Amino acid sequence: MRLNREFFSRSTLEVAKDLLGKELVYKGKRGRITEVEAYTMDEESCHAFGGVTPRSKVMYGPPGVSYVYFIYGMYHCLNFVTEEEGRGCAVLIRGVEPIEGLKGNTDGPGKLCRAFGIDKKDNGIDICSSDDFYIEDKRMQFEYQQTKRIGIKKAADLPWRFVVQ
DNA sequence: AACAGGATGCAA
DNA sequence: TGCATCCTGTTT
Repeated sequence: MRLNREFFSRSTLEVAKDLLGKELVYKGKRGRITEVEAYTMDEESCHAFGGVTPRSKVMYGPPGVSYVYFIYGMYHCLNFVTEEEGRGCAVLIRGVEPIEGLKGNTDGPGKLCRAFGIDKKDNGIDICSSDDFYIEDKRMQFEYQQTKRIGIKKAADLPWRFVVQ
């Protein structure tokens, strides 16, 4: 069963936590989500902080849509939009465990996008209605840890990172 | 093990 | 100008 819009329309923290253990499917490749971070428009490390821009506009759109951005000249990072339309929030996928069709390291937001072949063309895709880009609900049991987010300077103290042990 | 710096494009 | 990164080399 695939995750639907209702799943993504909840609070970003809840969605982030609940994405752990689910299966990310992209063009036949599969990985189990092991690490995520939450970002909301109320907090200054978020790309949507300070309003709508060409880059951040998909974050203000409907939940359950991909937000892919380019960073540091050579990497892409994958997010999924959360909460109700009009709120600029998303969950960053930071790590997956390979299940099928993935080559190379998938630990780290830049590396996992490289392994999946995800880039700017995948920005703004509705993963609740796509046939080759979606998340499958696997009700797995596991322990997870909640920690501070990685690699940011602003709002660095918020414990909005979730990692499977 | 910890740190420094380079590669590199683009949002703001 | 600085970044929601990663890799490689150099110093403890």
